[in-house]
Amino acid sequence: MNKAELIDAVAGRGDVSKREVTEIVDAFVEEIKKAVVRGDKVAISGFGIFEAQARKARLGRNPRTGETVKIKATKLPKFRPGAEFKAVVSGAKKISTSAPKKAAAKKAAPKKAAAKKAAPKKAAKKAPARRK
Amino acid sequence: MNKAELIDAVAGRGDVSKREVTEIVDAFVEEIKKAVVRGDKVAISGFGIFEAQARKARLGRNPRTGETVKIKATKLPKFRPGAEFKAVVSGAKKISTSAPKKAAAKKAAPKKAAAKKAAPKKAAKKAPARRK
DNA sequence: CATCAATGAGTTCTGCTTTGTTCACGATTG
DNA sequence: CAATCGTGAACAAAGCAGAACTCATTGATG
Repeated sequence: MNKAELIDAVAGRGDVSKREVTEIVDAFVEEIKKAVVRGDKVAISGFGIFEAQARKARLGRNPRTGETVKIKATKLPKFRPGAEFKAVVSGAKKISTSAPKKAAAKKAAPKKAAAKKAAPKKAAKKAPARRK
Repeated sequence: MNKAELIDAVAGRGDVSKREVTEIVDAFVEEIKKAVVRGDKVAISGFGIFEAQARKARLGRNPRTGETVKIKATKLPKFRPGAEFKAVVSGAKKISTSAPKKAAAKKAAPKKAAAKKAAPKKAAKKAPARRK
């Protein structure tokens, strides 16, 4: 899935134009990048945290010549996935879905969300014990 | 920077309501999560790639008792920052900006950013030490 | 603003993974 | 189509993950 497909999917969830989604997504990405460049963490709950991570200088080598080369200290972007994201990827939790209906179901969604909210918590607490 | 602040920043870039930005951002995040759960990679140029990463079972331990415990094989979300994102964070390249809108927002943003920047950093650094 | 939920931090420790170098070539994206 | 990105090679040091569980802090929502 690339950016264009992602934007298709996002636009398909609601009555929004692909152009507008593109602009907002681009702005979103830019703001994350700016914040991380500034040294800020960007925490998006249910998703994860973007932050800068320092890396020390060390020695590497040129794979072609075997020559030892110094790799300078630097800073890199890092993403730490949040618990929710981890849980759905690992299968410990099901991801909330129904993209097409979401717009229509929106009024009903809050109630469901509240119901699910209570349920997963219990499941989450019990699941670790069961895993043993 | 948290989600609300991010959404503020994104909405501040254009004439878009915070509500709409929230919806699109949430959809964006959900679509990424869904794709990763499906086993797809999500590549956003200029930003990076989200994908699932498998982890083998291994032995860990309970830090309290020292008891050896088996950690099951699992799958995790991973983000690989793209070259552009790496370059701006490392300082090898300056981040691109949109001057007109940014200039307008800049007067309001810097004060908040500066204040928060100073506070979170200090708190982050000092807090661990104090706890000890 | 108040409340509740989510997340972070802390503890030990070891095996495994990631990283980065250069550079040519193929793949992908806009 | 042009520009950018990903891949691969060898190799070693840096860095990470994660167990169980409690408490503190932060964030989201109504």
